[in-house]
Amino acid sequence: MNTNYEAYKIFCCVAQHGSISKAAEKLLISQPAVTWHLKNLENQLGVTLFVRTKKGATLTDEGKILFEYVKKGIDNFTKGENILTNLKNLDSGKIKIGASTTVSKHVLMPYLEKFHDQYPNIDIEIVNNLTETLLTELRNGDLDILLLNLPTIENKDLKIQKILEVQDIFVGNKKYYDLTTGKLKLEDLNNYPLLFQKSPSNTRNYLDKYLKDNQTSLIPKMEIVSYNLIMEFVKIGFGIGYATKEFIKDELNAKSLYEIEIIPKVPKRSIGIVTLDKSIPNYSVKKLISLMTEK
Amino acid sequence: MNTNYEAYKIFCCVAQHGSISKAAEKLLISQPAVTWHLKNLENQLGVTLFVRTKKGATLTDEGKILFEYVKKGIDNFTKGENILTNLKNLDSGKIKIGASTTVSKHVLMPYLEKFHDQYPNIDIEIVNNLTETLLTELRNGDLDILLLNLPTIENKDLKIQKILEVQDIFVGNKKYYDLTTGKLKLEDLNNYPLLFQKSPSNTRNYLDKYLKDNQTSLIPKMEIVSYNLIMEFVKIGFGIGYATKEFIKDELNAKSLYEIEIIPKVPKRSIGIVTLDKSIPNYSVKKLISLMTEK
DNA sequence: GTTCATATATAAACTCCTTTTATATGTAAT
DNA sequence: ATTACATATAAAAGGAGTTTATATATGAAC
Repeated sequence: MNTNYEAYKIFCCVAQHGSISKAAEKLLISQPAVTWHLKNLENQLGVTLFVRTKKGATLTDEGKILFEYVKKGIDNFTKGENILTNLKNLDSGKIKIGASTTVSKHVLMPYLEKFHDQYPNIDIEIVNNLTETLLTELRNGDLDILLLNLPTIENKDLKIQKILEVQDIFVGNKKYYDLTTGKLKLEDLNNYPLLFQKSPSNTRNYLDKYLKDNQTSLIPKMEIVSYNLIMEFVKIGFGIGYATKEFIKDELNAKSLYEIEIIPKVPKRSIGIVTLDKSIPNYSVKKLISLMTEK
Repeated sequence: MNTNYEAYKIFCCVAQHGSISKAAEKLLISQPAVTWHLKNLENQLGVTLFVRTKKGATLTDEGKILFEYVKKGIDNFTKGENILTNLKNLDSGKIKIGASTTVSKHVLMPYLEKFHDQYPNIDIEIVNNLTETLLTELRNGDLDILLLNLPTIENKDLKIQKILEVQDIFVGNKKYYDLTTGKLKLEDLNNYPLLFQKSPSNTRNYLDKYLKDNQTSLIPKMEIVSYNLIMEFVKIGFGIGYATKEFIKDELNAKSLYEIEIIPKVPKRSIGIVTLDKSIPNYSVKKLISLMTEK
């Protein structure tokens, strides 16, 4: 049975108003148009739906039964539409973000604070993991957006928007204060205990590439997975660590960490938003991205 | 938001097939028509519903959410349509019949037996009550159809179809055998104990009218509400009762009751189907009526 | 009873929504 | 490079749906 669903809109309106004329008024069409649709629907279904009297139109037994279901159906349509409206207005929605813990803390959080302030009803889920894992989850559609240290594997199915440049530096605590005055050469670092992040890690990769580009090899005394833990060890004087300057501003100001300038400087790197190129982000995601990329 | 519900049919089909072309095939329309509808729907909703790739079309986040509701909506439409089909095929349905106990037993039952045999899934409800009460319930829409002794108050909002003529007679048990040979005059009945139904009752009204038309007054010895009970009293010799010949065929054959012929005979009366004139009976009711009126 | 107001039905003409045809574009696979 | 496939676009064609005008029937009011 291939009924015209538009006709159900009219059927429902007539049923609720008990009148063809009133329904026509409500629907902003002429009374004969309503009559026409009803007759057409009745023919399609092979059932008389209304008893037409001069007082109006009332449902037959079969009409009453059909109405129950049509009403529910239309309510579903309407509910779906209302939810879409909410999503558009950012009155509801969900964003799943992938990022490293470091980036989450130092880059993502400030944006999310602002975003959540403006759109408190949007659910936000943050997944911390290795870059490779996050990319897989993004491609599976389990994540909407990643915030990563660039350059990442520039795959053509990804869309990348830089939002921030950061400077990697070497740091020590006050025990290494002497080193902060003059400029050390890279290979000189081998004279000190070094605390590096353990591979695999985006940051460690970047460090290794920088060393290789300068034909230098540094032997770390300790390799630790957690970037935060390294900073804690450095703070209590275990040695020299590798950090992102922008992420340890507080410690530098508080002089619990000191920058040890090295020649040549580590090239700046970027942090950016990674999304699937062809996907169409939902309204919440779009808004967050525009918030992070504006200006 | 005034969306075109026909477009939802197409939206749903594309979502389920993950392809505009395949949906076009299924829907027996051209691919550009589907493309057109989707774009139109997206404009109406102000939301992108599909990610179009060269591999097909997949739902966006918003599309997925809308689909949930649209699917449910369409399922309701379909369910309603299927139930209508069942009703048309008499695979389901309900009939509410009003009748006196006597008519129920002697007239309705044989028809219902046949009807139920053919359409075992139709629910049947029988309401026994006074004619006046039944008429009220019919007018309220609580009953679909009445089976009544005619003439009933011929109101213009009622449709009446005769299905049977019956003959009222006077009866006694074998004690009154003598009376069955010769023909009694009406007023002679006053010489015997009479058992009549108590007013108000359709049958008693008819009897009273008959008496009045013959300028006769009969004084009953007993007035009982239940027709059946009267027959029981008559059978054990309490006196002469007033009955419908067709309804006591068995007793007459078994000689537990004898007809006492009276001059003038009670005029024949009819039993008929009473429905609301302007109502449109449902499929089950239509079928039952046609079964009762055929031939 | 007659008139007025109201509700639905019908017919014909018209509008524009919907569909088709034809073509273009871009991607994946062979 | 070529073929196959999926969607997009434009213009033309067709018909579904709408309106206008009119008819019919009923209930209400006087």
